[in-house]
Amino acid sequence: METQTAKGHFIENIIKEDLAGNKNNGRVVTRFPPEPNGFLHLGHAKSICLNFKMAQQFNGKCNLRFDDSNPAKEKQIYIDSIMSTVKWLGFDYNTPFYASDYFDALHDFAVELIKKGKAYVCSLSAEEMKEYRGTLTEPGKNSPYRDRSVEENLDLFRRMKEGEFDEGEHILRAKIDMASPNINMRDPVIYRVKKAPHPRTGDKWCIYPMYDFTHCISDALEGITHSLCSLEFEDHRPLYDWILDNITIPCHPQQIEFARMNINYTVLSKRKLQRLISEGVVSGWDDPRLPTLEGMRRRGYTPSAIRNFCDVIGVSKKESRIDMSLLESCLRDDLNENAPRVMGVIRPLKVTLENYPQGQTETLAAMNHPQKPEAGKREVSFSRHLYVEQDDFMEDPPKKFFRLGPGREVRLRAAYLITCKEVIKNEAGEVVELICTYDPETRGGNAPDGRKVKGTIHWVNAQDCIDAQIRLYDRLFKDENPERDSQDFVENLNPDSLETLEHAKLERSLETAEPEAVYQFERLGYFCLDSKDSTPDKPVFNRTVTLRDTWAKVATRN
RNA sequence: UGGGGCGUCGUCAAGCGGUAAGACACAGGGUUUUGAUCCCUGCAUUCAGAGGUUCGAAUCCUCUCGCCCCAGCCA
Repeated sequence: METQTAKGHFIENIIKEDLAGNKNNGRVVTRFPPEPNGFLHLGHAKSICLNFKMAQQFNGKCNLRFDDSNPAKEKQIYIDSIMSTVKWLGFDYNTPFYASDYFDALHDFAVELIKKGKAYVCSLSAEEMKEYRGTLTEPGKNSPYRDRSVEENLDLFRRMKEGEFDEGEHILRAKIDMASPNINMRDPVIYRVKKAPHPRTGDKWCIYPMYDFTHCISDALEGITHSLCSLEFEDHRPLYDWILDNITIPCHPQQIEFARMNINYTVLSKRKLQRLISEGVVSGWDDPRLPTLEGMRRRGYTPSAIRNFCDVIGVSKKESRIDMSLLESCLRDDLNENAPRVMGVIRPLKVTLENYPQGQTETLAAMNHPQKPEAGKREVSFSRHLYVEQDDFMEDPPKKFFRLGPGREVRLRAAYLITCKEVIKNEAGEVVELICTYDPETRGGNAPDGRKVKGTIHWVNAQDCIDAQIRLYDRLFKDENPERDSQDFVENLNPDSLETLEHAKLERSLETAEPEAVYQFERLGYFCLDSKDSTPDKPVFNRTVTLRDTWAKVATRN
């Protein structure tokens, strides 16, 4: 369940203060402004949750707005994916907004700046621009075109719009201060010629506004009150404010910056994720090992777990590297509460109950959730031939191992106590079958004589089960910081991030499993049907996350 | 000695002059027909460092150190 953060983070506090001072007539309007040039990942989820939750908490609203001012990079498929992902995460927006819907207004504001002598058409080449810009420690120089007349600027800008010039020939710049210590204020470009069709406006435009010009005006046009963005835009805030202060617009949103998140053992940047995909390290944008929201969805992550995680990590201005274990903990919290329990054996070992009547089958009742009797019971079938987990048998077990071993008795979950009588091996010396006896007096799992068994293991009826492929996922990188020592992060990949097991044996009830429905395979972890590769003939289950395993910890310690 | 930002437990993170919340992780213990869940217990004499102000400082002042971001006609 979603935990409430008792205390507010700094953005929440700013909003509260604004509300207390009646700053925006009590309105709170935020926005999530992705550029549709890729798929959403966990980093975006933090922003989505922050923006939508601030709106929810203060009875305001949050717009989904596509920041689509660069047609060279943007595509409709990304727009569609982003919309569906935001909905899946659990947030409602009525109709999406698009910066491209403001292209006319943006153009008019640019003309206003020109008329006020606050913008000019510059005809320096890209290289010359770079030279004139100066460096971090040296001021820039004024462009020789800086003092063109308003008339000439208007004419040139009009001709840019009409397609008279090629890309790069002329650009429109704000006239601010070439000597500013803040490079963003050194006469930034606000419009450029780009002869590319736009996914939404088609061929209507051949000039497109730059981010700094587009974003603040889009915010103002939508009546955004709090424009939340990440830290790297801190240096852009003076420009954000300058533009709104120099055009005629009645609204001036407040930009507030927060730190983006990092998580260990993975990467969270479009560029790096893109590389993993293009180099074939993973199968695509929705590979279950990726921290993309589509990948996590396919893996079995629930929207609620992700929302809770975003809540728990907080919001601050400190750069962070969050433990993957925190994410997994949020996931397990949700899954433990909500996933029905079933039994599946992923590395089967045959068991024959020598004293169980040949040909007999019986049906046992198993709890769907031990902590929730109201979740009911299901039927599982039992016979003389079973499968148990290879890991649950040791020929020469240490004292603390309380599973199966020669002569040992264990409980089969929701069934009977069995005792291992004989171990059958193949020529290679591998254990291939266990001959056991069962105690007919222990149906359900308790011995009438009160004797205790330490171990309970899961099992499946060999004569009534389904065959499935299991995909075990592990962290994508070996090192908690994939880029440690500035080495190429791809060299740090975990070669065992995916282990595929064929012919796992699952209880029959899983036949009706639906993609995205997560089950707890008792004692193993949480699994869900793969939404892409599964077929009725050959079900494929993804391991969402393991159960916490203190035994594994003890075992590796010794 | 360009500008901007950040430094509180292994990791996040509260704290806003009155004497270090919480979560994850970790370590013990209890319950348990999942070695799961659940429940207890422990885990920063100290807040990047050094000075100073104050009866009192993580919180105020000064200096120092460290880390991140910025020189796209990307967002």
